[in-house]
Amino acid sequence: MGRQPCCDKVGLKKGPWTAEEDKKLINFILNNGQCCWRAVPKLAGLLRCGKSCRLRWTNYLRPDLKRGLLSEYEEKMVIDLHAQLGNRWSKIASHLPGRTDNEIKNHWNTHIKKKLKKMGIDPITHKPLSTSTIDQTHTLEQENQPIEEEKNQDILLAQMDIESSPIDQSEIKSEDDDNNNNINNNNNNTMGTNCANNFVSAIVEVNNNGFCIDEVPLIEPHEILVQESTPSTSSSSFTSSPSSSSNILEDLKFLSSFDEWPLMENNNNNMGFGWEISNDFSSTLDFLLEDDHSDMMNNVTFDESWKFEQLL
DNA sequence: AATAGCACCAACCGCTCGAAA
DNA sequence: ATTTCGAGCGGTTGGTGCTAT
Repeated sequence: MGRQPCCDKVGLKKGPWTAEEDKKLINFILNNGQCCWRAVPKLAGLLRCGKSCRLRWTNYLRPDLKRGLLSEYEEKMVIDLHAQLGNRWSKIASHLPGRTDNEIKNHWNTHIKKKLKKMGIDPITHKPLSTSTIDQTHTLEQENQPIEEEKNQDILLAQMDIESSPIDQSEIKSEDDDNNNNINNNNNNTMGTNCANNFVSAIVEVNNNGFCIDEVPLIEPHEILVQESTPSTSSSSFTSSPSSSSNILEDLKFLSSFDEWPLMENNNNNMGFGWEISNDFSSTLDFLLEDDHSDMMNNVTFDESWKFEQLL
């Protein structure tokens, strides 16, 4: 029997989205909300499958998304959550408002994994790598940073006896009776993991001069403030709180005044993607702020936009 | 200047789950 | 009870830009 593909793939476009396609999708969703994704491409005039539209929206076009690299704090959150939840990126993402599972997954694979390995920590188990498995590069780097490593070890030992678990363990157990390998890994992680969790706490403490993530309550979406690292205009801070902003257009105008804000944490390396993100996001904002669409946006409050489909 | 290799991110793929018919 | 479908999830791939040689 088998199930039908999510769409008739013949003649459908794949690959990167164009600004024009983004506009169509945004226009459609702002006018109609999120409905049946399968129907979206046809109704929106897109030659994409519904799944592709959903991903584009959830991972890139949603108005509540943060852009740019993960902050140090967010990174620590990810490490800590990964120690407890494993590769359940959506679960991890749910603790980081404005971040998507895809984004976190990518960041984990490209940045955090390496960092942990560098520090002699197995990114899968969150336990110290045995010396035999630490690569030569790490060994060389160790020689260059002996003091830091000693500090890590000392704090690790100090943390080993401390109970730490910001995540309700029932969250881990409740969902996972399946046979997924990842989940098995997760459970292994969980089972083994007073040590692992404490080790993560140690990392956090080391990296943040005594600040421990486990002592910090998780941030609710309405509590999130965009980092005030922008020049001059930083006297006012944008907030995504539905209660504090009645008009999304005003917020978008505010955001659009920061031509470089998606690059906030990416200024130094001048990566091409930073520019692309900035460019695309700017075009999205431009679109939303165009005269043709400002009416639409003027009528969308955060409260209403939030109803699209519990965007957070 | 050319290009090979690397890093990064967006997008895709295939699978599972839950709800509805 | 079975089938179908929408949606979500995690793993993987492909494209682009950067860096080193």
